[in-house]
Amino acid sequence: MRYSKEHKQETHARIVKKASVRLREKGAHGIGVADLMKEAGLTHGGFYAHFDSREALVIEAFGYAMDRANERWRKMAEEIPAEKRFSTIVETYLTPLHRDDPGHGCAVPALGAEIARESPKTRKAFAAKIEQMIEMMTDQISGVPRKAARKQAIAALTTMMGTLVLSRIAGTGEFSDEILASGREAALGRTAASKPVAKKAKAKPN
Amino acid sequence: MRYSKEHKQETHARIVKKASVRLREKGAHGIGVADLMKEAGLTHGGFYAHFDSREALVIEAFGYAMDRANERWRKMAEEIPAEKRFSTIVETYLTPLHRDDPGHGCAVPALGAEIARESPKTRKAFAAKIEQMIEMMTDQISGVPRKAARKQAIAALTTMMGTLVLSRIAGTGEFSDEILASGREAALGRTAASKPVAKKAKAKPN
DNA sequence: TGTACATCAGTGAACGCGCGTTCACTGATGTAC
DNA sequence: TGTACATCAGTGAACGCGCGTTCACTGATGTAC
Repeated sequence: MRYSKEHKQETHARIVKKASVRLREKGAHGIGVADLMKEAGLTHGGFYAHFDSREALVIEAFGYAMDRANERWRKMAEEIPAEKRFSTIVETYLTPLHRDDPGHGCAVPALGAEIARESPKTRKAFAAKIEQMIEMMTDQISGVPRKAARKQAIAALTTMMGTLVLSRIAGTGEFSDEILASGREAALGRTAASKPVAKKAKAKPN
Repeated sequence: MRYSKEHKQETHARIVKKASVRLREKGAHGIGVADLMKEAGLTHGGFYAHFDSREALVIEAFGYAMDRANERWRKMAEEIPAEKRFSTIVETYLTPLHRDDPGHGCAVPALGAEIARESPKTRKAFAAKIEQMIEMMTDQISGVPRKAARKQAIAALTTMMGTLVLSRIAGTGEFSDEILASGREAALGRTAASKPVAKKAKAKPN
């Protein structure tokens, strides 16, 4: 065989990409190395030419999903006015479409709880991506000091992913839609209707 | 052997109780039948005299954890004035203590995402317990129409469990504490400072 | 009251299976001459 | 330019291991007589 120089990287990237979908769908332990390789059109034996271990792939696949998500939100934000960015992200996130397609959705509600139990190495890799996502979200909040915006970004993200998890447990019916709607209102309520976050966190610029 | 009539029920309850701790700690697939039985001081062979399958135990253990939590919150609520109930629950929930001890904490952040991927039977059993928890939480919100209280209860619960998941990914340091604090403020902000929830959901009694 | 038998919660060996990982091998292509 | 060799991404059999589940058995105690 011996392919061109870029071939291995391309294959590697393809494995990561396909794995990131299936892992979000099935969970961090829900699908095996052999099936993951089959997704990429390969056999399991070649796996260790690309990754040190299954865990290494999980880390890469999660990082890939998070990077793509951050990119996507940033690009989407560029194309809309500043004051609508935050609410657009929240509204796009908390839809039945996202709820019903975990494989192509946010990796945090899909894998977060499992990841928190993984090795420190894996957990820290996740934490770093979460931090990036918080920064991205903070950048989309206009009209408040950065410190307050960051608080609001964190609160919005926790509400968003928590809402998605609960709504997925509830399935796809009325109850699930109700959860989605409540989460949407809560995450948005902090900007649109009632400007600042809460109690004594309102003034204090910086 | 042949123990007294209640003996089997007691053993059964002990397995469920111990399992509910370990499953929350290690995840729905993170610990095996043999280890779970060892926790209860038994050998694995006797497992199927108590449960149809491993999955059946997972359902029972989760239900047990949720029932205990609901009981505990209700009892705690009884002993404090109505207007402080909601905030006390939120503040007790979003502590480093709870974050650092998943085994004795809320089962939703620990097992929710995994459960959403389980069989419909398991998922529905979970959904029913979630509904109960929402009702319990709704009962602790005073001064707003029930419909608005329910919305707020759902929003608070999603924020609470989402915050716990994120803070656990972040570990136990500053970043993690920051997430906890942001979640606390957000979940409380909807009552204390800015009374109603948001937009057009304020009036409309019932 | 005393004895023989039935019960059944719990034991521990064994089962089949799928998993992550290893390894000897393949064969198309780049490189050295 | 043509030929021999080296490379190494990918193959597929095999490994050891742990898992959920099954099953023949045990033995203390309840029950029938």
